[in-house]
Parts: sequence; structure tokens; C-alpha cells
Amino acid sequence: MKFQNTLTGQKEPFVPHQEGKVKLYVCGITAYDYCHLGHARAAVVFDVLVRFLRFSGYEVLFIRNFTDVDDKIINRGKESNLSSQEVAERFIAAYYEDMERLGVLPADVEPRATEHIQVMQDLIQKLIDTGHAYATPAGDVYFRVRSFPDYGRLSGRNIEELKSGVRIEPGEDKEDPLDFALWKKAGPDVPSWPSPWGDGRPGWHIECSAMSEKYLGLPLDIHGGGQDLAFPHHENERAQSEAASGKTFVRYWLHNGFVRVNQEKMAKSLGNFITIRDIMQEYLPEVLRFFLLGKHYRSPLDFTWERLQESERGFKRLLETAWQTGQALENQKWSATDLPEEIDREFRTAAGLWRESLEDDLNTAAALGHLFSMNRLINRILDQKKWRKSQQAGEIFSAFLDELETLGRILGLPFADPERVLSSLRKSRADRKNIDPAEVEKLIAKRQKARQDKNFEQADLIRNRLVQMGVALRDTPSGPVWEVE
RNA sequence: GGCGGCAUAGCCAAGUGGUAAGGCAGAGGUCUGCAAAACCUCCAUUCUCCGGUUCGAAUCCGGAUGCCGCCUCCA
Repeated sequence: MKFQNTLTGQKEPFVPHQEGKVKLYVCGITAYDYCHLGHARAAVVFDVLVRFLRFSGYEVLFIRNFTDVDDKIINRGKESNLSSQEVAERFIAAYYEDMERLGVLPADVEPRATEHIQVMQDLIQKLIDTGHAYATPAGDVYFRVRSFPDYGRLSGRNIEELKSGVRIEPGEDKEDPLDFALWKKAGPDVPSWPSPWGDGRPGWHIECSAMSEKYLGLPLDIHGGGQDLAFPHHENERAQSEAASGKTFVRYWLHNGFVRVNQEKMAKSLGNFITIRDIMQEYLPEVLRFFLLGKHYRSPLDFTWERLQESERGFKRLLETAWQTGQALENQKWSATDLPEEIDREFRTAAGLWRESLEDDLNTAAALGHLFSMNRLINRILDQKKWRKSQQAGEIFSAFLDELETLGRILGLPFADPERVLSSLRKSRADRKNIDPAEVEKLIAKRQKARQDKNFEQADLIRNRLVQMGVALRDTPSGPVWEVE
């Protein structure tokens, strides 16, 4: 397995610190609003990482935190007359709903900042004791950036160049403009906790340092998050943890790229965000997931509704074949006919390649490409009557369903259950176009009758009407099947 | 301004030295009462541009152009 490591800028072989075990920490959300597609991408990408590591035989301990105390949460509370805690609870609950529908598995521990105040204070104290932090008379505590010579390495920044760009907020009492807050003194109407430095609340970065060390111990093998967290958040985490412990904090830093809209980063501040819920009103969560995995996790991913629609088509194609394969496997008497040697060989090749792709920095896009290759081979066999009934075909069908099941489990896509998903897909599409299934069924029955009477003119008339509604008909040996285009 | 990333067909996208995966869309064919789906065939002598290294480059190096991101909260 190889990963592109942000710290070194290189693709490196993955060797966990302890053989066979992976300690993984991913930055979760700040709970002050509904999750948008950017959050969905990060969640899905690292979910696939965990699933694949486990599939590969690693024992993974996976932590993903919730930031439940923060200025944005506080402001949100003030706007809506809720306490910080109420705001956080509400959006954490929404997060769980969204993630469950997206098929994102929970982490092993999902710690919240407010439940780890003591751990953070201990870490802050340690930093003060070792000269890496200082408390101001006003009651803030800052990290002394210049006490950590390696500062800037993760994000490729030079401390002297950083200095010129730093802003100092009024009221701050830093030794150096670069220093960042570990503890913020209490203010009016703001949640606070007692501390040796006076009442206050933790700075943002300290929670990840404290909680990751508490649950995983150092060094972590992998730390993940969105690209925008690399600086300053991860840089600061690294400074805190390494300064306090003297140990390596993280061995492999993984950062996912942004979801973009009109060539721009999707972000709250730009107002161009689409929530997971917005998407799920129109499309199946599985389709969204399939879309998100269609591009390598580090690259920017441009969102448009058209592309989501394309993803749905591709996803459906795979499901149709999976369903057909299951059908073929159920009710055939196998013959001894041989398949052309090249089909068998091509299938085996493609079947081995998806795993290699995932091992190469989690290349889900390439893995899906190989799946489509297998898919076409299967369709080729299915298409030829004498082939589909051969003993050898049966073996390949079984192998294909196994591959689908396995890859589906890793990618979190329900290839193993095509019938259910195809039916949800039909319903989802029908809802999108406000089509009433009962009416469609009625028209189809009428058309079937006309067809039986060989009244094709009438039958075609009905079909045209359906087409105008957006319904496509397909006559199969087992009767007509309809779907929404 | 500093640092980083990206540029592959109509659209999307994989591909880090050996001669361009895959998907969507499109054209023709097979199948079909006709369709649809599926299958077959076709669809980039070429990877933004200009130089260089090499027997050989989309892939490495130098330069140019364009787009994006971080440098302030952000997945």
C-alpha cells in the first residue's frame, strides 16, 4: 500500500509503526450547520480508507472527533437563541443521519471537545512547563511558535514569510504575532470552564492533539482531513503534539481535495454550497457516493447536477449487470461449452487490478474503471446464449458476484443487492419527475393487452405517451420493465 | 507577494520512462412487431504551449500560459 504523504510531498510505501495495526485520526466536523458535499467527500474518502485497510488485514483503530465548542457554534447559537450545546447537539444528530444514509461507518471513538477539557488542560500545562507556551495576564494561553523549529514543514511554509501576513486582533497579548491560542479567556455569554489560567475555553487546534494522543498514543500512523486543514490547523496540531511529547506526531498525512462548484471551492463563505440533504432529495445516497468516488481523492472534484446524473447512469449499468448475473446463475443447466480463452483471461486480469488501484494511494476512480471492464466482459458472456449457459460462464459469474460483493463492501456501494437498489433507483427517478407508478402500471397493462391483440399501433401510441412522461419501456422475456429517464 | 496543486477526446476521468484504462454523450450494426437494454464496430498518431534529457516522455528537467487552493474560519 502506498500513500501520498503531505509532509514529504512523496508517495511512500505504507508501513505502520506497529506491524498489522493502524492508528488513524481524522478531523471531523465543527457542528454548527448541515454538512455539505465537501464534508461528504471527506467522510466518504476516509470511510473507504478504513474499510480498505481492514480488508487488507490491518487492525484499525479509527478516531473522528466532533468540535462542539467554537466561535461559529457560539455565533450560531446567538442567532437562533440556542445554547452552544443545543446547536452542537442538533447538528451532530443531523450529521449522524446524513452519514448513515451515505453509508459512512461510525469511527471507533467519536470524541467531543467539551468532554475532554481536562485532557486539553493537561497538555496545555505540559506545553507551559516545557517553555512552549505561556499564559498572558489577561488569561489567554498561547503556543510559542518560535520554540518549535520545525514549524511550517507540513504545509511547506517559512516562518519568516508567514510573519508578514499575520494579523493581530485587538486585545491579544501575544509575544509574537505567529503564536496561536491554546486557551481563550472567558467572555460574556460564552461557554467556559475553570482552568489554572482562569475561566475560558480551549483553542481549536488543541482538541485534536489532546484527543488523538489520549485514544491512540503517539505516533499516529495516519492523520486525515480536508486540504484546507493542512494550514494552520494540522500545522498547529503537529507543533503542539511534537513540542509536548518530543515524539513524532503523525507518520502519514493525508489530505483530500475540494469539491468545487463553477471552478470554485464549495464553501459556506462563498454561499455556493449544496448540502448532503439537498442532494438526497433528488438522488439516492448511493449515487452520491458513487459520484464522490469517481475521482481520485486528492484532486478537486467539480460538482454539477448533470454529472451526478451521469454517475447515476453508470451506477445503474453496474447494478443491471449484477442483477442479470444473479438471474443467470439461478436458473441455468450448465453445458460443457468452452468460453473463448481471451474472455476468461481478460476477466481475471481486471479482477486483480482493482485491488492494485486501491493500494496505490486509494485510487477509487481507477478501481471503478476496472469494475466497468469486468462488467462489460460479463455482459458479453450474458449476451451469447451458448456462452451464458456454459459451466465456465457459471464460474465466472460467481467470481464476478464475489468481486462485486468485496469491492462493494470496500467502497460502501451496494453492488451485492442490485434488486433492492434498482428498485429504489426507479422510485427515486420517478419522484424526481413526479411520476405516479400506479398510472404507469395501468398504461403498461393497457399496452400489453394491445400488444397481445397485435394492435401495435395502439401499443406504440401508449408507449409514446409514456415516453413523453419521461418513462422508458423495455420489453424483456419476463415482461415489460419500465424506468424513468 | 509567498507556498502548493492542476492542465489528457464533445463532457468526465485513469495513467510518474516503453508507445493513450474506463464512464457519459454521439454514429453505424446485431437483437426486437417497432423500440429499449445489452453486445459488436467507430469516436485523442496524441496528452495546454515552447525547449531539453533519453533508443524511447502524457509521464523526467527548464521556461511560458491558463485555472484552482492555502497564507483568516473552512472537509
